[in-house]
Amino acid sequence: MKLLPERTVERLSKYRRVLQRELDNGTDHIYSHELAKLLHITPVQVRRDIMLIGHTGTLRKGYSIDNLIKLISEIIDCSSSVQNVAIVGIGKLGQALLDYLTGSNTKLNLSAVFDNNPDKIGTSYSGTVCYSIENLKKIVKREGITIGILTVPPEFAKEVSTMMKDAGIVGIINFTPVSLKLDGTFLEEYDVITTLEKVAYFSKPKNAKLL
Amino acid sequence: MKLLPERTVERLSKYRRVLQRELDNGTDHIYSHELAKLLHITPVQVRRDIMLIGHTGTLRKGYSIDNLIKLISEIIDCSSSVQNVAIVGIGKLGQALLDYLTGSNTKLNLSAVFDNNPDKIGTSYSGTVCYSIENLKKIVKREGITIGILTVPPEFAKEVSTMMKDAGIVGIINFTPVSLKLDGTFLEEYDVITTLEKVAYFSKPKNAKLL
DNA sequence: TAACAACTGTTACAAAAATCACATTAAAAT
DNA sequence: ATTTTAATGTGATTTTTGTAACAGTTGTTA
Repeated sequence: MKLLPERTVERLSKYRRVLQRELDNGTDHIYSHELAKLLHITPVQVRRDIMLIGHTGTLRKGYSIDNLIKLISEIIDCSSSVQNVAIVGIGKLGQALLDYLTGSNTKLNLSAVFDNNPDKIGTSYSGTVCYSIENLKKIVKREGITIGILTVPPEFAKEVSTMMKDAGIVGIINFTPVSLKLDGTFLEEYDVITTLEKVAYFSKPKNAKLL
Repeated sequence: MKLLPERTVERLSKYRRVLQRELDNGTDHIYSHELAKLLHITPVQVRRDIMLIGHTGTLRKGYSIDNLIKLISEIIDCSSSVQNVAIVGIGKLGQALLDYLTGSNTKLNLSAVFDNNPDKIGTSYSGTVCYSIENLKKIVKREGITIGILTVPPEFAKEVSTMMKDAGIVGIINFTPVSLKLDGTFLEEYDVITTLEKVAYFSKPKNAKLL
């Protein structure tokens, strides 16, 4: 299949989540406008996304929830090969994200946690043992980890991200405020302060972007 | 001034941060290509953003760092009125974000923290006292809080976000996986699992969006 | 002082994302 | 059976975002 737009992939993740809830409630079909309402978007956008992944609904009956979930899962999880995730830097943020991850029913598998604090190494976090960053390459290779969550202090961000790439990680979410660039790696930056300042700007009366 | 594009505002926040660092290092002017390099973007984009905020550099000398920081601050912080922030739900994620916030030199002022856990109410978190959610409206009005960070468990997301709006909060960052919609409020959603699944999708070999 | 190099500012263009408009069709109502 | 209604699927359009190209200007060098 052709590469999907980023925003579509994001929405697919959300579709799947709410669809699973509907399925658990015993619903078996859903209309585009119903799905749209659950996510506060437009029905057209839902239909277009579904069109893009090649699914087709039934006129006057809507989309089969079961089929849709299966298809989205094939696309995101790639069913064949599980993707293993590591959290690098298990401070407060790392631990908070860990909880989100283990609490959700995503198919991504948290395989390891890394830190350089001797007190943490060897400790178990929500059932996942913490390794020394020194062993990053070894463990990443052994566990077949491909995705990394980077939550180290900013001064280590660059160095550690390079280590992650060299170890074979191909997708990184960077939660440090340090801007990174790694060729051959899909990098997603998330900067809390920037987001907050953006919200501050757009919620000021004169910039009324208040939808 | 005309409303700025969202992406530009995001970049302004990042410009300011790295510019402050340069200033602290004793640099007083910077070229677009230097600033671009620090954030791994293109020089054109930097010049374009700076043009949009009405600043103008000096040919062959670049931009005055000091002036640029001042201008960006006027735009984002609106210097006149400080914007007060509250964190609603002080679990692990809330506490992690609190650290980011108090550790950064943003002009946004963290004024209060809320939770419904009796053990937490009255406790001080990084110098900010935790109030009961029952008193949200009262405290928000008293402290003049306009921005809220929502980090409650998903089952409370909708109810609490409505309370926040009713209390007078006009900008919310929603860290719960529950999609929200509040008229008259600028709402920014951040969904860790969705981001992670997006990274998983784009870092798969066949979807090689590896820049 | 003439030619060149380096950097800004901006217009024109391209790409990505969202929305509109409407053809199509299946079920329900008359 | 015919009309109406309610839904999907998609080409066309608009909006947002990013990039390219280059004119203009200032300092440097020959």
